Amino acid sequence: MSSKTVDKALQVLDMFTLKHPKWGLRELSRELDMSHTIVHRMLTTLEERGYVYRSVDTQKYELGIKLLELSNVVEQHFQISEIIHPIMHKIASETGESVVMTLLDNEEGVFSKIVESSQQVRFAGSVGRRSPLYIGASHKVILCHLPKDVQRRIVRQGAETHPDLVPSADALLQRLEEIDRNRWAYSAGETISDVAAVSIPLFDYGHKVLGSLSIAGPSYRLTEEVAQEILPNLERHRPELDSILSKVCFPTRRNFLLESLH
Amino acid sequence: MSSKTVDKALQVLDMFTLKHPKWGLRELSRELDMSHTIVHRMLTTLEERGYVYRSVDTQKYELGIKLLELSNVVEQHFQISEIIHPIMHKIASETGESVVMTLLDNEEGVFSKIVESSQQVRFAGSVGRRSPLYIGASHKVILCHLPKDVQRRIVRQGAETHPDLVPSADALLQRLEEIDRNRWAYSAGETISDVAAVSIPLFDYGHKVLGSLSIAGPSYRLTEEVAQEILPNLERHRPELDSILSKVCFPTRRNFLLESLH
DNA sequence: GAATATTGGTTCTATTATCGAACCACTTAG
DNA sequence: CTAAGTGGTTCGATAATAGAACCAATATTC
Repeated sequence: MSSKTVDKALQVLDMFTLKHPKWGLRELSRELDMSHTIVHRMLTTLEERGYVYRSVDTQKYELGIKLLELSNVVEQHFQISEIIHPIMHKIASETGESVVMTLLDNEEGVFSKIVESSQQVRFAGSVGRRSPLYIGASHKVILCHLPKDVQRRIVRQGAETHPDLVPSADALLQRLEEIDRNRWAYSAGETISDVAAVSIPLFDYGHKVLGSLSIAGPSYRLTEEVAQEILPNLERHRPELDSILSKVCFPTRRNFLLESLH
Repeated sequence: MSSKTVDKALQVLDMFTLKHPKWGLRELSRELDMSHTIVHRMLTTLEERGYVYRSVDTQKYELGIKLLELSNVVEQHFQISEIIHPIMHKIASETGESVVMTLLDNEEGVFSKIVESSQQVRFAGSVGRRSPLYIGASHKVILCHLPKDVQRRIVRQGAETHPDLVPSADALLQRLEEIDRNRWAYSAGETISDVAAVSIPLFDYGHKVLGSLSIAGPSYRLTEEVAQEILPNLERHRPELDSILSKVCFPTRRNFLLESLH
């Protein structure tokens, strides 16, 4: 059993996103459909521990410095700065494009690390960005390695909520099978317009998908032909990345996903 | 009034540090002096929302990916990657040493951003590291701009808890006055052995200290003479940094500190 | 290999912390 | 001046929490 009170506090915390990083008390309580009293209590508690603070000039609540601290513990554990970052950097300099690491979390993909290329025109997406698994190469390459039942459910959701991006559920399922066979994916202009990406999946001991590694750049430069040429730059580093991620994966939440089948 | 339940959950979260990033349930409950039932409830709640997960091989709890997401919101808001990072990068390439941004939080200094130099031997400290204000140039340069009462209290604490680092409270207070006059500080081997640093304070609209900016490198290379020479590289960028931080400072927690005086 | 002491996890009820309507004091808009 | 915002507070009915006692499973001990 989980704590309802704490869950509410986390709901509050979850409202602070890139798109909406500042909230007024009443505004937030309306959005969450909670009494402003309780939101106020949650915020003061979070504030006392540095997770949140109230800006004096805007009079609104924002995320606090404490989160930088905690995220660093995660990064360190992930060995991102020590091992993964250098690898991504190497690929970026070899190909001249940005490199993105995506991780599977719950039923979504999260951009967890981005190394930008040095070119003037480059992919400069934002870390922490989270989107459904049916959009973009980096996400589809993950989706196609999940159990068929989950695939179908997510694709169906996609067809319902984003008919513009997923015009046909069946076509997407076929595409996923194709990606599965190839072990890599290419897409252009799906997550962000004018941005294309090539992606390979990353595995846990060679079994389950943990995420993906992608090279991303402007569509006009990163055509499907170019993508195929630079694919080996990604593949080359897969063994290392797999073995690191195997040790520091986030299996539990993925298990939630898998368990949800029965 | 703040929520006791939520506060307990945050206490749990706060236990995951760089030094101790993995916890067993019982181990954690003992350390926190809480019933294991409640710690368990907190952890499951945190787990459901991705703040924490339980590793399958170690059977221990660790911080989850959600925190990367939230920290990115903070970083974005701070405009670290957009504005501050380039400035720090410039200083690093000008001086050939690492550059560190420290922020005042509660009564401690937190390394909030580090740009490493490209030299083989370089300062490569860890972001998120938190230490008392009486240790190191980056922290003392903050401390000396706090109200005299606070200074005295913190220095006294330092003399009690770390007599090795603060042999004489009076000597340190004098040193702080000196730093205050100079508007910069130099230290060697205090926070980390063999590492020296030059620091300047960063202000909120020219009034209150928000943090500091430092150049850090190996003591043998970054002597006090060298430090003085490269000081202008820091000073040059102060106006920009001050104006950015003024807009995105974390005043509330600092106010806690100031209010605690009366 | 039986005994012991861990581990993570669950159940149940007396107790306690939480919730939310109603309430400030203050600012802004009309 | 009124009306409708804002953030913040109070207090009693109520619902969620705490924690002892309980598993089942694994490690450790002898």
